[in-house]
Amino acid sequence: MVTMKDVAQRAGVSIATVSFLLNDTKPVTAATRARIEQAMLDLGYRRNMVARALASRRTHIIAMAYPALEHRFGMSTSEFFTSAAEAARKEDYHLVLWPVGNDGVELRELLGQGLVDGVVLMEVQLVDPRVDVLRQSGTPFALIGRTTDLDGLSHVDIDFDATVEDAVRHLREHGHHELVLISGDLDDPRFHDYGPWVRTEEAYRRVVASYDLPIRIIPCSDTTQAGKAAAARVLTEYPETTAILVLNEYAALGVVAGLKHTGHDIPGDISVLSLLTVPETAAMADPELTMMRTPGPELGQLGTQALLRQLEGDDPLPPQLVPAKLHPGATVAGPRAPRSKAGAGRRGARKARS
Amino acid sequence: MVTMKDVAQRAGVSIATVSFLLNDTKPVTAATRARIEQAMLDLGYRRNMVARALASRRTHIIAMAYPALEHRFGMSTSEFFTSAAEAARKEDYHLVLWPVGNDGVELRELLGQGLVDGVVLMEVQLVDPRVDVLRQSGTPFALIGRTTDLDGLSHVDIDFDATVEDAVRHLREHGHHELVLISGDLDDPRFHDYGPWVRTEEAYRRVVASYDLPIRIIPCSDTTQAGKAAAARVLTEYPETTAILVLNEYAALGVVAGLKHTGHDIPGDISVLSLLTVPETAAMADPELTMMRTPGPELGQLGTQALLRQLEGDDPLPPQLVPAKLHPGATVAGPRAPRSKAGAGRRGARKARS
DNA sequence: CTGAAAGCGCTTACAG
DNA sequence: CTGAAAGCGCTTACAG
Repeated sequence: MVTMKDVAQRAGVSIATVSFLLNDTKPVTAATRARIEQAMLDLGYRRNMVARALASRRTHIIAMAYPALEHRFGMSTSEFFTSAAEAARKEDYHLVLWPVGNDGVELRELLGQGLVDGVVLMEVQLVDPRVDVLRQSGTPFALIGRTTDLDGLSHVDIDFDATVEDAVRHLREHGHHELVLISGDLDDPRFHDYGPWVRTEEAYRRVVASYDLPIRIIPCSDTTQAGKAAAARVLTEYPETTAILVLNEYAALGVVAGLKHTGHDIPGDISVLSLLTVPETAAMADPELTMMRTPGPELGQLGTQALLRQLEGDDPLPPQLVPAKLHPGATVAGPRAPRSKAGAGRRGARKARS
Repeated sequence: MVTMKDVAQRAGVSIATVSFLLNDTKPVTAATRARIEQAMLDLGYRRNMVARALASRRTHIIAMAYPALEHRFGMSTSEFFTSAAEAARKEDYHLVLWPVGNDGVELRELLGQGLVDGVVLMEVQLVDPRVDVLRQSGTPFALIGRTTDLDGLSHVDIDFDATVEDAVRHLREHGHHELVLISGDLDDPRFHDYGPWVRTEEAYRRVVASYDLPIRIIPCSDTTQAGKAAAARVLTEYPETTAILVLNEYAALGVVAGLKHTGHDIPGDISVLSLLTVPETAAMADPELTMMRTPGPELGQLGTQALLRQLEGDDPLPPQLVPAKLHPGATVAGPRAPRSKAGAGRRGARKARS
């Protein structure tokens, strides 16, 4: 292995000077620089990360911590991982993957090893013991997602309000005012207190109320089969519906399939707009789903950047809320027979949850 | 930070003894052990990985290298990542993610940093410059996938032969002998020389020939839309078909949708068997796909284990070929009107590729 | 602008 | 079974 000592020797300088040049921490004359650079080239020198880490107390490694047990991962998990890894590489950091339990025990264990400069925490819960562990440890960290209690924590998340607003506006612009949300099933223990579902449903209530439309929500779990069943419920409970928003992408596929199966034309009879969806899933529907595209890559990248800003002592990145953006597909069109807004309003929020 | 020195001091021993105990590299008397363990507990000592790495020349970090640019990732990418990360953690290793170009330049760069003890290489190409880089570097590595030239390289891969054999046998047992394979599109530059596609198609030719059945193959790219189109081709070119095997899972969804769209009952009129598929995708079809489940988790885990065996000096893991296992869904049944094998044979391989 | 030297927190011959 | 000491390959005050 070629060491800094070898380079220094060949260039006729001290290893300190080589280090200063490499880190750009002290000025070096052009002549010295040239000699050192030539020596590095000749010898094929590569700076040893481990030694650097030990001496500088900065490893240039960050961790992506994610829930080990829960397997609710949608298709965008690999987007998080890869976009975070690429963002890290760009700043000359490495990303390690840490599967950790939600109780924070493993996380504390891993932090103790002193391997990482900071942590990006995925799938943050509304109340999250891992956040407390991170706080106590003094390790810099950034969240993808949000706890309820968020004072000054560096975080990025989906902008659920803007996403739902844009989605509803899109349907309104097409002339719809008989809307239903096929939401998540918050009674499912796996998703109890699941931030994205809670926040999306809250946003929907707010937005729809602001339009003076009735709040109609059908809970539904995250499967295609459940989506089919939910579509059937919409048809019987709210037959006047002209447009359906679907929270979960797998459910959305089921909604489309179910409606088609019962002889409904999409978007001729009913429009479907899938919230929090990735293109791969949207392309599986027929017709292709109109969707709000989950900003997975952006979140992975921004979460990493937020952490790296802290580590590099740059201006901190303010909390970023990224809306899912509308990607037009072929499941939204104008309603066949528009109804008056007044007529819709009267039907009220009967059967809506809570 | 609590160091080994602190522990040694409190226990009244030298740091060497603490180290021997921790690494179990030399015997320590029960009394000494007890004192040291108590001291570690009292102080909350955690061994520093970085210092250990520098002194021992073993970082206990391995890398998962994957193609940075190509975005052919199916849903099982995160399965690779997470299963590999978990397998690594179990042996007290960390997994870093390395997005690297196919030319091996970035990989060489990263290896030079001396951060990792070994590399698991994903999405191995039939001819792969990254493998040469790894060979030259002297870093231990394991492949997920296979190069053409494989002398003694540690690798794991899907057992395409067994997978296709099982798939065809399953259809035969249901009484089918009018089969078509909707294969990959090897003319697509993204998939040119893509091992899984090449090997699956080869296996299919072999297996079907062994049954004395005609070789009927329709190329198709990896989208639902392409699957629909391919299904239409099957119907016009091989109207006698009673069962279709589909290489790509997204295409399989399109095949099902396309057949249903043209009024065919699945599996009543035609059976569909999806090769190399994950449950999430299978569940999106209606009826749910009968599939050969991609052994993503097994591959990630075995690839990591193969590498760790090398690193730990254990008996090397022999090359592992893991078949995709049959997961019955609802898209395979017996043919409505079985034809004689003789009748099928005569129609031959007209229009089949190459 | 450059260098000598201490030190990061461990492991590992070597000696006893 | 235990210890004193060198060394892993860097960074970083401190001095000049």
